[in-house]
Amino acid sequence: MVLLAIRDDRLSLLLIRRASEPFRGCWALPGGFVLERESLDAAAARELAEEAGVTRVHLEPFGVYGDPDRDPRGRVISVGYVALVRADELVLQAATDADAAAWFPLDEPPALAFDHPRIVADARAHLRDALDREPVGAELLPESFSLAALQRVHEAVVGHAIDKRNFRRKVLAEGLVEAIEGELAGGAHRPAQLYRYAGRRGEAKREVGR
Amino acid sequence: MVLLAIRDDRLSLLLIRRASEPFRGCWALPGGFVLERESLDAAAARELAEEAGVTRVHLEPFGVYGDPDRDPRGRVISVGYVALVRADELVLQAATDADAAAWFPLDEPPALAFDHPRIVADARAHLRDALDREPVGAELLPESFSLAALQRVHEAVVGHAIDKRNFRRKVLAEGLVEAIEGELAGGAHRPAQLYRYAGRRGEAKREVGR
DNA sequence: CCAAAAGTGTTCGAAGTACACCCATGC
DNA sequence: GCATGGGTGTACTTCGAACACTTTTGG
Repeated sequence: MVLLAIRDDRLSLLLIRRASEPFRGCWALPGGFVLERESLDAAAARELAEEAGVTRVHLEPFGVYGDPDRDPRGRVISVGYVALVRADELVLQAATDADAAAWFPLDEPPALAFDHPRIVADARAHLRDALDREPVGAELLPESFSLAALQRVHEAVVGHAIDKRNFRRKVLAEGLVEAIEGELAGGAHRPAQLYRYAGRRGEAKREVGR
Repeated sequence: MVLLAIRDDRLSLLLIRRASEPFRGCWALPGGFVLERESLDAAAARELAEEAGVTRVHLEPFGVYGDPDRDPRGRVISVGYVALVRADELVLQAATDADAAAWFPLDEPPALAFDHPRIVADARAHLRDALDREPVGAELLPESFSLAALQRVHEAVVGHAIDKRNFRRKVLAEGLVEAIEGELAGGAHRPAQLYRYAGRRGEAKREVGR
């Protein structure tokens, strides 16, 4: 599970410090096993609820990892999921030792156990592809947010700076986002207009083929 | 395994007629089980060699299917692979009963067993996305081919007609394809210039799982 | 008044889309 | 000579990229 949330304005990744061999002391992705009568999506949702105490999340599978030697303990086939959660809905559970779990910026992850570096890279690539198909920001930001915050999310996903004017024009033209009453006074500077995701995005969408 | 090849100028799909319950008599995708010490890619390649007698193929995973009720006999988790093979390299093996396997046009598949309709749809969507990232045609067509043949492949994948002039300009501008000596005299009409795929361009290639 | 972030338009090139006619061949 | 598919160019639109200054606030 590649569990992402915005922390301190950065897109960050939850990692678990391994308490036992192999890779003892290394950081690793959270995860777990699928139960006997459980779909993969349900397993991912259950794990997520256990680890992070969240239920309303965007969960999407992006790859399968089945090399027979990827886990020295034996054969494990993993399905990678990206989970986008709102920081304000996040409650790390008691089950997860406080000092055994930590957030890292997605762009600067620490050394990871197993084939997890590759899994993180794949997750990011998947997210990049999904960025202009799905309201990624809606899953990560609170109900109302400034366009600057949304832009930071997009920049973290694509990995480079985006021109402010181009970005604003684009998201507003898409109609995914709309201004709402209220401003966000954040500090020693001009307060920002607040926005929210507009109702269903089916409006401006045209169907192609069948 | 969604095994595709060009048959009679159409992009076609290999299906197996089920000999036993459940879904006896229905058409289904070919496939098999992963061995104990085998990667998923290796399993797919092995199955493909057994079913179709081909080894040089483009094989790519595109999805995982793990609903606990997808197979009434018990829990089966499947990884979907698209395989693109050249018709001239294809040899259906003795292992595959001649009348138990058949090709169907990808656009008009018959009723399928299990959740296979969805898998086929996903494979097609995946292929559509991959179309301008990867030399899909190179895997399906013989060494040399006419641009019209390549265009038919693309049209089958995207599901609608493409303007001839725009298509030719685009593939030639990309430099993926180059004219070679020779023409293809095909019938009661002007013979077509032959082309082949040019040496790899520095295209960023991305895989979905391993 | 200064620092810090918010907000705002125009121009350019690239890429895609629409569209109609002549060409070479076998019969 | 005619039917069949092969081959070619131009205009328009759309999208993304580059680019700099003014505004509002807190300190």
